[in-house]
Amino acid sequence: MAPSRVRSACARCRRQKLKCDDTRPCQLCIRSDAECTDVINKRRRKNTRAQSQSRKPPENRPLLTETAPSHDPSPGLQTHVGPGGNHATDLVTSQRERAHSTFHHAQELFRNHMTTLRDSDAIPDGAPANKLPQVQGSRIPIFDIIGMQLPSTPVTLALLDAYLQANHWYLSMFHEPSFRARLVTILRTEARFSNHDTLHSLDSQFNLQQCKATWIKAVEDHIFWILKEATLESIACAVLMSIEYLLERKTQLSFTMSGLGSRAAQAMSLHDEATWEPLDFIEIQVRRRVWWSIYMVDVYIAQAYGKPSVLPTVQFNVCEPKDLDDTMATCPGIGSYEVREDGTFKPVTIFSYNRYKAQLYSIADPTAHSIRLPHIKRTYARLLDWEKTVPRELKLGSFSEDQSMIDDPARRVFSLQALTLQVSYDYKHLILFRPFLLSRKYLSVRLHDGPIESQDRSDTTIRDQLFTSALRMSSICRWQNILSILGNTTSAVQLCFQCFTAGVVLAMLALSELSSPRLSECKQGLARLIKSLEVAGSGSPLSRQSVDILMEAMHLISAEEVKELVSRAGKPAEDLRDVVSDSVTWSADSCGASDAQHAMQPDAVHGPGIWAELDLTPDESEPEILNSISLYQSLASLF
DNA sequence: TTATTCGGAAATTAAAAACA
DNA sequence: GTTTTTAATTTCCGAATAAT
Repeated sequence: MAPSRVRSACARCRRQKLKCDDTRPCQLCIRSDAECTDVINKRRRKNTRAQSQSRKPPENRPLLTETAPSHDPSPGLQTHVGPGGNHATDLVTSQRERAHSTFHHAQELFRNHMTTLRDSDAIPDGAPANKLPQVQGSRIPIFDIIGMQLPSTPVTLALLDAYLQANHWYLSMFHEPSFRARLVTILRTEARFSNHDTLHSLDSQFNLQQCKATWIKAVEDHIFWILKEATLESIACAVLMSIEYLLERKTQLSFTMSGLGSRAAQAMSLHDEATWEPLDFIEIQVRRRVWWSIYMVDVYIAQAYGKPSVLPTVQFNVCEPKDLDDTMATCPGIGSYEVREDGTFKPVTIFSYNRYKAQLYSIADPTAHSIRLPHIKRTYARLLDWEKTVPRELKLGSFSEDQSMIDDPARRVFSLQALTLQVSYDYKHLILFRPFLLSRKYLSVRLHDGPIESQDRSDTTIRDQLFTSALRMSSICRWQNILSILGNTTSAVQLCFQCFTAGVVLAMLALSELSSPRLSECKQGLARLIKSLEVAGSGSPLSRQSVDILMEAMHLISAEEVKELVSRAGKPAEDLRDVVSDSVTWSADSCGASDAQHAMQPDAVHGPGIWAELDLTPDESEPEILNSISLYQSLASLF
């Protein structure tokens, strides 16, 4: 008898080698007023046998099989018992292709000599200086840290709820229960420092707009403090600020801020799980969540700007986040299963969206700043494959269009996710083929190599796909109910920009085939996109400006159409679907007229010589196509 | 007086080996 | 397939040490 041991000691008890208990928070943590967090016991599996059988090195793909066993680098005094066998393989596998810093080598140097490296914070990649906030007992008032007071407890909690509702389904960067627990602790201790009079006055006249400005100011004032030590919080902060700046028309800042976040993530080796020290299960999942958030933000913003992104240029090794207790909800009425990266089948939960989105992002990896046509075709094929894996819960078609208010909260989240996922998917197509938008010749390239008979859509051209994707994006207009809910969430910025992109693509396609029967579809699609932007944008500057530009584009199309009709009126009727073979492309035409600076890039890319060669050399010798045209540049050539 | 640190014994458990 | 063995990994005792 005497079952005196607990299944799992909490983090603190474990660290201090104390007797824990099964309650959470445990008695000892309660006594010392400490945070009581759980720890996952990952008993390491040993792979002694397969010494020569080194696992195949992972490709660029981040989707790996299992969590790599971590050999903890930081404490540096792990005793390596056992006859060297497995340790050697471990090192080989984990060291593979990674570039190492000088400091890392220094660590390896001392690794087997039981020496702890101290004071290395001045060395790049060195261990950060002793963390000051670790000091127990001495609590610092919130005001001293962030230069402002938190709103009263009910207001703060209400704000948290609002945030969770609006953003957590879309941008998941923490674990709700632990976050809430920490917040409550802070709020409780904070109550000691703030007098109740101010609390009451704050509560009654709480001004959201004013507070928002104050908060942003507070973050900006402390941004260096926040970034000084790279933590998950600093990355999350960078992500949120990046999005906020996008909303506030500070797009440059947004771009820079996401870069800061990306760098912070790299600084703490968030991109390689193998380097993480042993962490509890929740912490690991949260790290993965944050990693994928910053990764996706980085990729997205880079694509939107047409600039190289910070993160995907390095290989990374982070598994997809698993479900935690805050994301177990499933979609009522549908019960699909999701194939996880370890091959198991699990029910689709509200977190599945993030995994699918992560996969989508890593498919359309813009690692290659310059892309070759075969690569694009391969990426395209993978996109199509990905689409087939999407479960019904995340397909927009599963949700009715006129359901005035989506009753069930989980169902509501799924509908939002389905819509944004579909739009993101179609947007990926647009991004993928964006470099070809300005070339008539390339728009007619077929997307499927090989035998025609086997594939049903085998003669789809780039133009067709662009057209289809953009039109499908415009169809979201039918789900007005979902759109209007989306308008109040973080995803609105992204959605608006994606719609805008679709609009620009449609406009350019329309202008390039004024006499085609598709023209009217293009115009209708544009109209739907404008409508969607109005609904989902809820008056944000981004949506307003997008709407204006797209409106103008429609006028332009109409004007060009009229000109075209007039010019054709006198001539004998000819085949409407004329083959494009002029030496001077449409884009070069209009670029010549517009600003020289903007014209420079497309000209360099679409020089007639290069393009002529392209068709004939579909192999490795094919010239590279620069993928750095931002939407704005495409736009400049439109007018 | 109370809290923290830590060597190391004992307990636990996953994987490997032995057995049926 | 089940049981036993092995070895890695965890809990936490208890003595030393530090903080209050």
